[in-house]
Amino acid sequence: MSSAAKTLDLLSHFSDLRPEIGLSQLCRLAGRDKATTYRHVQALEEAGFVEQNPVTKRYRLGPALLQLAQIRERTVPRKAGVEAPLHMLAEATGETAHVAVLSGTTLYALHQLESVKHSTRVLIDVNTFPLHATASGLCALAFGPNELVDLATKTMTRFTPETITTPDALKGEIAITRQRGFAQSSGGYEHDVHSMSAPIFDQTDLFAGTVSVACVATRVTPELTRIIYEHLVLASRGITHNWGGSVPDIIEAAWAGSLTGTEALEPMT
Amino acid sequence: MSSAAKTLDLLSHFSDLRPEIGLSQLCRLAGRDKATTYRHVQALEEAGFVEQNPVTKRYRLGPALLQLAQIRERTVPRKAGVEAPLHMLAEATGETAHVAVLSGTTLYALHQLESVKHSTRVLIDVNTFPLHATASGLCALAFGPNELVDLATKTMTRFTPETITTPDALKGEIAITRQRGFAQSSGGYEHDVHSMSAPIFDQTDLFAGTVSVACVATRVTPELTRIIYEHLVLASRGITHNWGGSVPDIIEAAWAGSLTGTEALEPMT
DNA sequence: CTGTATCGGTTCATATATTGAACCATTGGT
DNA sequence: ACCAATGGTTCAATATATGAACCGATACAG
Repeated sequence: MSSAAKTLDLLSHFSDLRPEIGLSQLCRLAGRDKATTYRHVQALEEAGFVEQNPVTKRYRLGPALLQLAQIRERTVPRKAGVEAPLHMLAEATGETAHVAVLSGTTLYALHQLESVKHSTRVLIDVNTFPLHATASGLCALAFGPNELVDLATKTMTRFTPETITTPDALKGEIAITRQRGFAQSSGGYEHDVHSMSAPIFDQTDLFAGTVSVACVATRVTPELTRIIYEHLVLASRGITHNWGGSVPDIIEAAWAGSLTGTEALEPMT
Repeated sequence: MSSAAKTLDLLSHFSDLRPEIGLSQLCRLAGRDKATTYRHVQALEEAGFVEQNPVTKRYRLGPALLQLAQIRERTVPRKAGVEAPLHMLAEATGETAHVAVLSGTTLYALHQLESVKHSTRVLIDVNTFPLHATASGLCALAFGPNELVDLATKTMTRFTPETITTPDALKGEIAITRQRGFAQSSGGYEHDVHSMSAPIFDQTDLFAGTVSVACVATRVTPELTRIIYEHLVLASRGITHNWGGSVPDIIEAAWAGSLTGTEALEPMT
């Protein structure tokens, strides 16, 4: 692992739940020496990626990130055009909806929205989604570049007793996902969470990301599943359109097969 | 310069004008070896800070930045509460308005807005503002932490014939700025640009950033200067309020002294 | 269809920059 | 007055970064 990679890795320990981190705590989180961590965090501070709270001496993310994010969003608009469909999805299902984007071989969380309908809901608190253990990941494996499958079968970490950990089981699940047009994962990453996911496409008409609903598992019924499927279709079509792409016919056909007898069949006009 | 710093430095070459950069071009921009640059860019890609455009093979900023920027903004809200006052400022003055934030000893560009009133306008295309050569920088020196002055007097790069390059001249300018409540710089960084700047304060009631107007120099008149001053006061009060701070009495007094006989004197009620 | 000049990416011996145990100075709690 | 944290620093040992040279692919001109 290069020194640069270690330095960048420090940033991944910041989150909404832990927005400020002291030097010692950061050492523990990163599992590295204090002197090393200090130099790394200094490099980050120098570049404006973190700044030190003058009163607590703890570190927090810095202003340089805002500029870079702005450039990124202007270069590849992704957040724009996600909000509205996601809002509708969360409202219609009463569950947590989220979108992930594929970059290289990694699936990054882009945006999430929690419905206020129930007092219990799923909180998404990850930066990247494991390919073999989440609905989003399965979706990427089923509809994304083929190389992902080879990669995923190599590192199948077990998160829960339900996690798929054999390549054969994974390939079976991918086949089902392709046929159904939706990915589904029940407690494979976190217990009591049932997720369903549909692919999103961009201006190259290639797989670009996923839109998903993460349910509290005890609430899942055939009826809710049907509602989620229908609205996943709408959200995927909407976001795909906003990203300048179009949903491949083969996907629309798969959705149609999974949703016979509902209005969600008709393509958007 | 640490390897990590060199790696992070690569990111600074991306901008709205140059959102995608190939490996060779990045080498030239960074002035470093190709193998080195390649490894650095790989570390960045690994962390999701850049991604490779699959068709052009060129690199662009990655999705991880969006998450981090979101966390930063939730931790320290800065962009929120800048837009509205900046819009009013740009409209009222007909010139380019921008806000910078101080992090450590560096002044970072946060947001800018160009008025559409004139066909010529100033474009802000920097990430960080030099302390000795811009109105924003002078403002930071006059109203920010004292250590900045020592630092600024050590590295007074000449950008134009008008750039202040002697410590004594700088200290004089700082004194005038403190007394006036506004910083002013005419062509010190870019020729034909005349800038005026007022300080912003945050919840600690310490200097947190600047709000500025960058004018096309040929348009500057005493009348326009007065208008800009008045609206800088309003913008500074507004943003300071949105950042949870309050404008120190000493600053309000300085403004009052510079603007006798106008309505901008009255504090916001 | 051959010669040339790019491009992105890779190799390996060299040597330079990174590392971490031990150390300080401060702070806050008991 | 003590102890256990904290953030920050030092320096010898060595792991890690470096860049000249190289490769294969692509694009273009003659």
